[in-house]
Amino acid sequence: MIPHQLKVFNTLSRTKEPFEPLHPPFVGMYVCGPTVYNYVHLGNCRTFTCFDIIYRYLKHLGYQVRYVRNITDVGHLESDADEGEDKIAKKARLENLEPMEVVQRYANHFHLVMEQLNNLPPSIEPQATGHIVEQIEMTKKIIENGFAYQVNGSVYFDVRKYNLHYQYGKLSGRVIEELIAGTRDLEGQGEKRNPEDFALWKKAAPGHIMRWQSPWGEGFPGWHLECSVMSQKYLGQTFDIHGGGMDLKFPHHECEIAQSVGYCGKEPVKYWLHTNMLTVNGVRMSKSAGNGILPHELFTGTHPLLERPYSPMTFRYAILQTHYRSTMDISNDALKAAHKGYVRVINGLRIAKKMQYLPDENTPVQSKIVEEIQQIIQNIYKGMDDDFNTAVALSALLNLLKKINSVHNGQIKPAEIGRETFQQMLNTYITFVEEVFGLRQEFRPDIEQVMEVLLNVYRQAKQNKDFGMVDKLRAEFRKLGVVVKDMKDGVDWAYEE
RNA sequence: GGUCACGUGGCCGAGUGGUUAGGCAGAGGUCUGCAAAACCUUUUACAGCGGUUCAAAUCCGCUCGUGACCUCCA
Repeated sequence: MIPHQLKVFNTLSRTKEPFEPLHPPFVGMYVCGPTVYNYVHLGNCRTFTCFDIIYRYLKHLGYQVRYVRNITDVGHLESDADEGEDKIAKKARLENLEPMEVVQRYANHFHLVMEQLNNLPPSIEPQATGHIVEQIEMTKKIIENGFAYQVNGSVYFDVRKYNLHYQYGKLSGRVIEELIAGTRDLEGQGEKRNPEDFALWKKAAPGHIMRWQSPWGEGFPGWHLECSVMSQKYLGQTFDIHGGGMDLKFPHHECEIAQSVGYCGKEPVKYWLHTNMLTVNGVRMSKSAGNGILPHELFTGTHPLLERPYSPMTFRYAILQTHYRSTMDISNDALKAAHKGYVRVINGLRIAKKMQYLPDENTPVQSKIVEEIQQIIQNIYKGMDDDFNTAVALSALLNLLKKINSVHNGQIKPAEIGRETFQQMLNTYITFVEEVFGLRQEFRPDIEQVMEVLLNVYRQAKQNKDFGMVDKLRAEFRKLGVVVKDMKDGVDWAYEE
């Protein structure tokens, strides 16, 4: 394993901490996945893409990562009030579908989008409804431990009692007294002893379509509980990384901690990582705000705010240009710039993959250039090691691309940097573009062979100084989105930006 | 109201005590039959006002502005 001083920003401490896994070389990472009652929007996609890059980098460093990302398919209520309806059940009722039909439809869509964005599938993708038994068991234990109580077939977590022994609110920087003061509304609490309590298990009303048998009667598990159960089941009572959007810090993650600690007395997570929000014209993209842009609207350019389509990789590139803890704003200018940058990187990838080292006894090694390249490579790692700062790493990668292009067009001879640096330069570039950043070519790969044939015609025309034909060929290529480039010692081509 | 962020050049977006972020756009150059691409060079910055310091865009204070969370949301 390469020695690296990876640092991660831990929401718990609000500082960057050295990343030291509990059981190296193994790393356990849990990320809160989507509640599949609707299409995921771009804001959701950003978070999952950020964690995909984190997952990829950890693997690149040699860690054996078990990446668990759940699918929530029950328990997520429309509101925290007792009468709040389950989101899945509501959608099922509205569209006249089986709840599992709703789940399947949106889970399929989610997986399709993840694939389009080139996000790797997680190691385990557990669903809440597949872990009802475990959720009942955890609830029983929490009651036994005295941190939950049963009322009319429902079970609630007793936040005030928990807070006598532990600190509820430490993740989101909240003090329970303020929470209590802030929730002093005159509406009936219903069954809860206190408004800040939350449901572990809810009794199913007569018409409720999602219901399971439990020691407290027929009902369904509360939101929050599935993440505690499933993270513990697959990663252990304490694991390394828990991630999610920062909107989940409170109450979701706060409740998760309380449940896990209330269950076994152990802190569930060593490092909490939270991604920042995606905004549209400065306003957070959210389902409730109604400003959500769906992935296919971006990819096809059909959203009213978009001037043209932007591909999945363009969006991924834009994500890479922003640090995960900063807000990211969507705009046409930003996306257009990202598209150009992306094409540049991919054209570089093609070049890097076919570039060959040329030994030359008469050319001395230029140590200054070698040092520059070594420094750039270090900067890529320095960026990623600094809390996964992809913006810094990507800028360094573009500097590396300049060197690659310089070698490609003959301004630097391969022998001037030596075989070792030459290979290291190409390997680093290819590895980071494909494996770590997860950027891939979005064009048809078989075009490569076709281009070779066509370029022979072009070369011939040039040789014959038939410039009329040359210009005509260029124009034809351009129609197909390809530009021909006359190099000093040959002919090459690239995708038009 | 409470808590917490942020305000960087035409646009996006890093950095955070002294040394070029990067991309897009603009300008000049090299290369080229002409181009394109690539490469090289280059213009426009750190909201405002004070303070600390040899030195601040970077730390501190105030002012103005924007946003997030406190309710379901990645």
